[in-house]
Amino acid sequence: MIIEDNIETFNSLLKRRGFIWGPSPEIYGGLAGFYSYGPAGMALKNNILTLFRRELRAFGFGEVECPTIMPEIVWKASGHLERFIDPVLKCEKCDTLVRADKFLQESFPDLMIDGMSYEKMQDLIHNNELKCQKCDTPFGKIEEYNLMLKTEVGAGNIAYLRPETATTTYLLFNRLDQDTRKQYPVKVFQYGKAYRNEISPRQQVLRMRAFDQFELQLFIGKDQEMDFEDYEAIKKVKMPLLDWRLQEQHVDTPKMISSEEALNKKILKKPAYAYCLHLAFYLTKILGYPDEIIRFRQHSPNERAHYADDAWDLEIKTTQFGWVEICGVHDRTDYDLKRHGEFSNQNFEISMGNDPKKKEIPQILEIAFGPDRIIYTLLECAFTVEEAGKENRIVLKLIPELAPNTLAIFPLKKNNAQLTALAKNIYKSMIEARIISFYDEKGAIGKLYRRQDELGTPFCITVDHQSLEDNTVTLRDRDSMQQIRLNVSELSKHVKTKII
RNA sequence: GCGUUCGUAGUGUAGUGGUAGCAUGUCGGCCUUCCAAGCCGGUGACCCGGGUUCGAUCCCCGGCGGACGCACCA
Repeated sequence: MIIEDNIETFNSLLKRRGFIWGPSPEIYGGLAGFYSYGPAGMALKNNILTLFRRELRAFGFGEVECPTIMPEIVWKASGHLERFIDPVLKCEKCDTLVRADKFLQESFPDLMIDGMSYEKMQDLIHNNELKCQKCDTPFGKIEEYNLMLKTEVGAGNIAYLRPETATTTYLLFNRLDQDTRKQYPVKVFQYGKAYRNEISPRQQVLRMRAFDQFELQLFIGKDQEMDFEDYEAIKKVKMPLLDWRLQEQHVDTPKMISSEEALNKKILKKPAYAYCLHLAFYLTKILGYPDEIIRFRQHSPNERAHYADDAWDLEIKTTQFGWVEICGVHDRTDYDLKRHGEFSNQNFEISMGNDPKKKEIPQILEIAFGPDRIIYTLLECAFTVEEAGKENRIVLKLIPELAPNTLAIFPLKKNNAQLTALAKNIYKSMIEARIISFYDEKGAIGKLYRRQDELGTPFCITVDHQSLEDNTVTLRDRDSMQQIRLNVSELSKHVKTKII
């Protein structure tokens, strides 16, 4: 069979093998920006989450979970209500939609549009008779496009679905401060859904309207940011950094430099922030991405979010969509707690060092992963079509820990009751050893192997006639297709050493 | 959101104003001592709504969805 090594083959694999389905609900034609994960996709996602949770526990992070719906005041305080509502101009004739502020900035490069009130923008448009670029119809009124999904709770209380998990984590600060016994930095993360009403979602799960976030937060003192204990151990580690000044010179390949060097050259400002970049890099690397397709890209000052003092995106190079952000590292300063302190009348000014009189609002450093984007990019870079004998085969070269199945067990032939019985017994014992295993006998042995290759199963066991005599089986490696003979008693130990 | 274009079994496709063919998958059976073998049998589709028509999967209108371009992407 000829299998083409192209993106269409990959996209159909996602559907055929149960990784990603959608837009959901498919039987009703779908709603743009919403996707479902099938069993394989969900298994992969859970394996990623398990790996992350295990690592973060080791790094001293606690996990929290907050409601996905929060009252209006939260989003007033966070700034999202103001900044997530875009002023737009809709042409009455051709329905073209443009961002009012961006459109004005282009029309009047010398004026400071950012921060201008809608009324002033409106006047500017009216007085200068600005027109739609497509059909030359004069623009009318500025309308609001809200990127947050609005809802009502109880009898008419306005609330919004969270556009990020981070803000909901910050609302727990005083609880966390007590809970962690004021040991700074307070390290915490939250995994969960966030919602954004994208104008036109595209690129599959990369820009969904309901998506996952996995966000780490450090609540940290100003002094500690500059003198950060854990920084020492990682300061020599090189990372692929592409700062915004390089980008201005149209450079798009990162430089491998260490945190120490980046701080010396003023590319980075704070050791604690450098540590966050390192942590993001570490968590990305353990998922098995090859080095060449990872880079950190710094936001230029006008690209940054409203809360950020510094921001770097960790990006993965994809075939289908170019560089894709899977993680953003943000220096949110004291912006969030300052605002929530003001709006809630809480006092978040606390002593974070040895001097009880010196009080400050904690700084926040954030590492925000998008698990959906991890899943997509990981699958794309694991996807391989390679020669196998006369034909070729599709292999998902996921690291063993992440594969939906760790082990598959087959009888060499299914019309031999002894072979199938032994294979089923081995399957049972593997399940009992809690190795994620899969039994299959439907098809010739070659087909059984290929099915598992498409799912990324790292190991396949085949029970043959020799097995009936000496209790050994063949263990086949996914990538090399090489087989070794092992005694059944050694199986679980052997497999477990490979998946750690 | 606008423009162009497309929408047929699970997947990939052919085709038609008289309800559809191929490949592959999948299921059952036979066969098979290691990499998508073979044989037999089964399964399964025209995105949704309206219109024109005796009759629409095909033509027209609207919607939904995908791709590409523009805009948007804190």
